[in-house]
Amino acid sequence: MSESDALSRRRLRTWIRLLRLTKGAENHLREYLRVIHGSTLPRFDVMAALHRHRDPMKMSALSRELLVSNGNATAVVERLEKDGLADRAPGDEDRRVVMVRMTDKGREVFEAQAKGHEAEVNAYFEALGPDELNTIRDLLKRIEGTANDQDG
Amino acid sequence: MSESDALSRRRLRTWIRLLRLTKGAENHLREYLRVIHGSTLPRFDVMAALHRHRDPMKMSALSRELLVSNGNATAVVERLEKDGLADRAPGDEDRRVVMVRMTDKGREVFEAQAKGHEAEVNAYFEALGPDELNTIRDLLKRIEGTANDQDG
DNA sequence: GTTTAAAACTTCAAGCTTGAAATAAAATTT
DNA sequence: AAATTTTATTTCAAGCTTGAAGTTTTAAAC
Repeated sequence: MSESDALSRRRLRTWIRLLRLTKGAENHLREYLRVIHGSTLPRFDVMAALHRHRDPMKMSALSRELLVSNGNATAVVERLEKDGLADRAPGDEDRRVVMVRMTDKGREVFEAQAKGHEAEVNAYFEALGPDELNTIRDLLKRIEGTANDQDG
Repeated sequence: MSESDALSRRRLRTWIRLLRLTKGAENHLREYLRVIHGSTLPRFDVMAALHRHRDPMKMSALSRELLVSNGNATAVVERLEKDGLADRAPGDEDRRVVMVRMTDKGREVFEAQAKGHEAEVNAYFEALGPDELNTIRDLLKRIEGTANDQDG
């Protein structure tokens, strides 16, 4: 077994552990949203993206930001719209595009959810102090730098 | 804004970035399984768990290991079974339990997929050398140590 | 200026996923 | 030993997700 085979194995094991951690955290946050707010993770993610952007954003920008398919973005936004939490309107110049934004009600609902959400994340990752956070930031940047070469 | 508020914010941002990274990697691996093997991530994950264990395992052990619901495990195994890649049998002593295992065909199919899968992971995380892998392992252990206290 | 190609979304079918309710077997109580 | 509770799994409805096919609008080529 060559040295790079051993390295490959370690990368695989690390990936599996990383996946487990994120899945565990997601389950934890899903539980929070369900029990306390009667909502779901995908709805929260979409609202968070809309909240970050303030201004109306294109459907395609939304799905790109969340790394989900266009069809998925359509489906989730459709449900939010039905609940009066978001709305869509055709673009002004280019009429192919659809601009989506949160409603006032949506913003209100989201802010209530986001507060507790941040608290849950904060508790879940309490082991990470400033130094660890710096370390992770650097690692993530380095991975992103090379990993995105694989795509497209 | 207190110091711990700033820390909370940083933890949240780190979580969001981590989530994006894992989602990106998952999308990459899903593409690989779909294009090269005509399969999916959940099927691969179930087969990987069965492969790790060698011996037949309880359905409940499977869903616990993958951090998915029992119903989900049932559904995915059912499809694998239909394709002749896995099979289920009632437990010997305790007849409530269902033991699941891979078939010979399943093992064969999985090993072909796993080889390329590891190569994709290896390429995706090429930025991580031995030192970085050690760092991540320590971080993950530390997070797991405290995070699991949150769960019920 | 028409035809062709490209881009932005939506629709759809199939599979994935959850959480609650149902089923069945084993363990515990009484 | 009968009744109750617990444990293991499946079933089910509703929502999530993808990728492919379809629609509509814009851009490019001719």
